[in-house]
Amino acid sequence: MTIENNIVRHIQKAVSALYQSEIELDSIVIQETRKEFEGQITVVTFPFTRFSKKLPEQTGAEIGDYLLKFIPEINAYNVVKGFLNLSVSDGYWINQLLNTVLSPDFGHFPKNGKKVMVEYSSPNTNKPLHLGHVRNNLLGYSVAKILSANGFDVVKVNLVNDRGIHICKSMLAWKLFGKGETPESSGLKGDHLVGKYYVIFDQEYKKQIAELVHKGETEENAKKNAPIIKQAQEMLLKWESGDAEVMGLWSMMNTWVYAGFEQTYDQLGVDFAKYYYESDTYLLGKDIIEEGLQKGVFFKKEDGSVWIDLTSDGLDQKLVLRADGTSVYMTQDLGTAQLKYDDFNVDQSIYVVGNEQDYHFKVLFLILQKLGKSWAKGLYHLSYGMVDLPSGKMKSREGTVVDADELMADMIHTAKERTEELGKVDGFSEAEKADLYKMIGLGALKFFLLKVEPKKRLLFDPNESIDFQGHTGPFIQYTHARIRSVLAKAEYKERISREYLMNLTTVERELILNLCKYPAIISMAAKEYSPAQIANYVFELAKLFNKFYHEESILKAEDLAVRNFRLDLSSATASTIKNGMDLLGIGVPDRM
RNA sequence: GCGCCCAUAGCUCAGCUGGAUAGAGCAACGGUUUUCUAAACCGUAGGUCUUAGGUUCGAAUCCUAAUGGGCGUACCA
Repeated sequence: MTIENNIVRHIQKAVSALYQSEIELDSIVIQETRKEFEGQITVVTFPFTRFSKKLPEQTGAEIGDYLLKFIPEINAYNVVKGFLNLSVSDGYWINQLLNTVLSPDFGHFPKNGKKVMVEYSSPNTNKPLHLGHVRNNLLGYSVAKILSANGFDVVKVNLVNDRGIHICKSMLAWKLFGKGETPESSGLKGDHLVGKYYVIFDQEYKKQIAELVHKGETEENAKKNAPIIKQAQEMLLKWESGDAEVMGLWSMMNTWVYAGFEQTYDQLGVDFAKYYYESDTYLLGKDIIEEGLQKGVFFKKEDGSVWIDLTSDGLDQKLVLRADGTSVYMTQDLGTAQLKYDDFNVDQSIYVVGNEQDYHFKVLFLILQKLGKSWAKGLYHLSYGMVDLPSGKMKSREGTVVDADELMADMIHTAKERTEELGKVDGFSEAEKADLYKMIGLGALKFFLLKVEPKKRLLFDPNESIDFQGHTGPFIQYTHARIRSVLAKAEYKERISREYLMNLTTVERELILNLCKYPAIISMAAKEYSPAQIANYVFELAKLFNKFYHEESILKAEDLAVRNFRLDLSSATASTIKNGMDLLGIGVPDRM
């Protein structure tokens, strides 16, 4: 039992003994003591005054006396207005460090027997990945790691949107203007090559619209009747009918794209247990439509289209099947949800998808509930904000995107320059240098994206490079390297100090307190699906260590016992940083 | 029009289920290295938490409205 739980229980008893009143455990508020006051744990005593019928100060003192008497670890208290500040003995904190924080399974929760699926990335195959996808990928990967650390069995899946009009646009433009260009012939990465023709299509399309408008067509008609869009639509129909030539072109270009994506995923460090392809799933869901009609959840209009009426839930009427019997997005998502459940039998399923689709998922989940799917309550849309440029939203068609591959390469290059300037790679082999630059460059990028709450939108200014100092990945990586360097000098292997009585300095105590918070942070991060919780925690921890490092000497501590203790404290900090960063998908070096 | 989300220092962001004088980083200014890595540390300055009501012993946090910004509201995905 943690000291906090112990305190809460004793407060309950204290209120009962002192004021003959019963109080709920939940209503007892405990928090960290603010730096300017003495103590580590603070009890808010305002709520107890209605039982004590006394002033907050007096109530606090009475409860303080009670706790002092019954909890041996508490050795002092002070009262400031309605706040009871408790001082816990240094012996307790030292014991926590040695027996809890330094234990091998610290921060790892036992298996909870639950299975969760995380669907993320989910790219379209008509263009390369950009910064928005990077945020998605990092979020999905990190959330999967966090859930796993919390004891879940995690299945990562990628639902690839490999069909549809947008892919046909790239295909058509390549066919018309590509002159047989291939990744091999041009040296272009496959996804970039296909993306190039997506842009070309759009340029040509706009040109044709302009011509038609010039000839007197309305804008709306021009958009509908431009020859190139008609051709793309025809191509889509041919694809759907299985036309051999179109299918051949489609699979060739998709193969290029997949090779490109693999490279990007690999560089980013993300992976998947299974890929789903929309070309396999887009016809699914029709049986669910039938099921819904029979259950009376859906209704059919005169023209044959199928709808659900969600007005009683404060939403609209929503189409689930077209009049011609073909699928819409919702149809296939209903089918795919069922497929994913049938495949893996998961307890929870998380969709990492941008907030522009909030409404879609609200409706999707509601429909599945109305259909009585037992697993519907385990569905969750991890909605995240768009990545904006100073100029506004990124648009692939208009080329105003921050390309994922380029950005990663830039970051690694900057890391190289920085590191060389600082002269920190003496004695590194070329391979070690390359690894280090990648670790730092991507560490900066990943931390930059993950430190922000997923829900919030994120501003990226390509003209201002991502920082390597301050609230950044490299700051934390540096702290880790610093610790490892000290430990290496001491030839530290494993826990070396014993339990003994000593007085902690303020920073030491703060550091231990911070380390003790780690498991709670991990579980909160899982509950909120928020890597940002971990990012900000690890930053605090690193900052605190640097303060400690600056104020106290580790290797040259006056007393051997103190030296050993500080080595243990440093080691515990290093592992916690490493583990926390690992949950973000960020590596930490031993030297930098 | 209707619905959802966001608004905290010049900039980028924290702030747990309501709790003490709202915190970091960057940028600015000043200081710290013969001592374990200065990608660091310390200090100064910077705030009517968008606004107005309400609930409460207590509100950046909860409720209502307004303002500003984003997104959605397709027989697109």
